Order: sequence, then C-alpha cells, then structure tokens
Amino acid sequence: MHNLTEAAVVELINVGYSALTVRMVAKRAGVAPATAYTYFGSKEHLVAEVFWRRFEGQNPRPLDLLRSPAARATDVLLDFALVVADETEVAAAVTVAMLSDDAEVRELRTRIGMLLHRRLIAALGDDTEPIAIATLELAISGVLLQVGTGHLAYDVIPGLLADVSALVLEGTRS
Amino acid sequence: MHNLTEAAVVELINVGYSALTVRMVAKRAGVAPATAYTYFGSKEHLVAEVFWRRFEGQNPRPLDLLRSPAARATDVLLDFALVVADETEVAAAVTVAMLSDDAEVRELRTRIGMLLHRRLIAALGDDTEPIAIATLELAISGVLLQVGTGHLAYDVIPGLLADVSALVLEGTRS
DNA sequence: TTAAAACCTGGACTCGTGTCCAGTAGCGCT
DNA sequence: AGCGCTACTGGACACGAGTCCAGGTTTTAA
Repeated sequence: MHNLTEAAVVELINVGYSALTVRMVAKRAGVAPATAYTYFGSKEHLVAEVFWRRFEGQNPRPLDLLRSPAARATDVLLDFALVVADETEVAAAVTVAMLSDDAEVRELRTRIGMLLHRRLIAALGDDTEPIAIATLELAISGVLLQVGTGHLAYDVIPGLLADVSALVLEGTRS
Repeated sequence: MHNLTEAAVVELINVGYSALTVRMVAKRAGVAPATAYTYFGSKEHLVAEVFWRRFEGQNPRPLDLLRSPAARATDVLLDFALVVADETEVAAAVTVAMLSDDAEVRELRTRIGMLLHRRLIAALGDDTEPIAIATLELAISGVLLQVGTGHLAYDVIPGLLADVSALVLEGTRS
C-alpha cells in the first residue's frame, strides 16, 4: 500500500500522468489491480495521496522570530511548493489529480488547505491581516498550477515567492 | 462545431465534468462522435475551448483613467473570473481541462495567459512593477482553482479581487 | 490446532476514450 | 449534368477506468 504511492511516483516520472495506468502501478508494486482499487478509489486519489503523504510528513522548520514575517512566510510557501515542484511530472500530475471531484480527493484537498493555513498562521501570528494570508494562499495555488503546466520553472520559485511575500506583507514594491 | 461547445456547456451544467462524455455532447449537437473528434482532439480540448471562446469574445470595458489602478486591475480580473465563475460546474470543468498536457490545450493556455497579461498591462500601464503583475496573475489562477474546487463561492469573488488588487498595487492592508 | 476474520487474487464485465477507415451526402464549379 | 472536394457518417477497434465476486491465502486469536 505504501508501495503503491511509491510505485505511482516512479510511473509518473517514467511515463507522465496521462499515460499512467492504475494497472501498471499495481504491477510495479507487485499487487493485483483490484487490490489497488481497494486502497484508492481512483487514479486521482492515488496521485493526490502522494502529495498529502509528503506534505504531512514534512517537519516544518522551527519558528525563528528573529527573521522577518515575510521571510517566515516564504519558508512556509517554499516548503509547500517544493513538496513536488522539483519533479515537474509529479507536480503536473498532482495539480490535476487534486482537482477531482472525487470524495476522497475532496477530503485530502481540505486537509491540505487547512494544514497550510495553520502553518502560515503559526509562522506569522494570528493577528495577521486575513487578506494578506488569503493572497498568499491564492498565490501559492497559482504557483503550483503554473509549475504543473510548465509555465513556471523550478528554479525561479524561491525568488518569486520571496518577492510575493515581501510585496504582500511589507508592501515592498520593485 | 459551434454547436459542440454550446452542447458541451449544457452537458456540463446537467451532469458535470467527470460524467460528461464526448459521445453525449456529439449527440446533443446532432453530430456523430467521429465528427466531434475531428474538431476537438480530446474532451479537455473541447472544454478548454469553451473558456477561450468566451474570454476572447468578451469586449473589455474601456480604459477609464479617472479610476485608480487597483480599480482598473480589479475590472480586468473580474472579467476574467466571471467568464465561467457564475456556473460552478463550468468553472470546475474548465479548470481541470485547462491543465491537460494535450498540445491543443497547451496552445490555448498560452493564448489565454498572453491575452490576460496584455489586458492587465493595458489597464495599468507598462511601467507597473512586474512583481505586482505577476502576483495578480498568480492570484487569479488561484481564484479560478478555488472556485473550480468549490472552496470559493461566486459572490465573494468581486470583494476578494478588489482587496487583493488594493493590497498588491497600493499596499492597502487591513 | 483450528476456526473466524481480514486480506488478496484473477478474471470477467460495462462503458468511455481516442483512432481509423471505407463509404456517402452535399456543395461549388464548369 | 457531371466532376471533385470537403465534410460527415457509422461502425469497428484497442485499451484503460472502475466494479464485482467467488475462491484462495494469510493473520489473529481461542
């Protein structure tokens, strides 16, 4: 079952999301297709789970109050993005899968959103302007989306997120 | 062929994206499935085309220099979001479809991104900070995504976009 | 040791995707 | 009227998603 998500990653890297078949993932994990479907109700659920496992399993950097709020926000967002962004195929797959209207995927989506929200609040303090938090959350969705579509390269993400955080939290423009 | 995109919208509203079948859309448009596939190489392409047609066909409000830059940006973003956001099913479908790695969809994605970019530049002037434009673009992607997943309701969009524009372009926080 | 419970398996099934192609209808042009 | 071009058709095809189930294997616990 753990093997399944790992096998899914390998398949993603090898053949990409659209060519990924549950049957192949199952074979790679040494398991019958029917078994795979008892754990993951859909291809989307399987792939979305990859993201959730990695994100949840991450231990966030400790809060460092000496750094600026913008720097702390950047760290949180960067951790989030880097969960998958260094493997373009995986990022693309996860982005698509996460949009499914599958019940299990919806559940994961909610959990991920809440965890990210909590981490941002933890990093910034709960007296931060809600609109600033919301804007950061919208921006990071956008980043994931752009990475998934290949319109944003991996190596510009850190700089971009730092700029966005600075703009949103400090009004540092240009 | 025009009938096809219109039929697709009806189907989306009736049964949603995952249950939408090209065969049904074709039948509704009074055309054989094979014919549908000569115009649209994939289900994703068909749905993405709905967005593109509507967005391109929109005639943008005239530039009103008396209003603030933030207000002008809000208009552009709002026009973009409202292309589909008032029909949740359509928004969800378009968001998913747009992520496909299909060549035709990639093409549409690029065109849409460029047109939005041009409209923002036209509204704000080409001396606007690139990071501000980029943040707005990321945020609007995020909005589309959140609407598509049902995590953002239609009626909060105008207020949200106005707040984001104000924050990003004027540093108006709280 | 043995019975019950939990888990896995192969294989069949429905249905939609996307492709292909030989045939036909319709249209403009001469 | 006759020609040719383009558009559409229907039907067959390979293949994967997701479901189902009867039977087998392993685990647990008595």
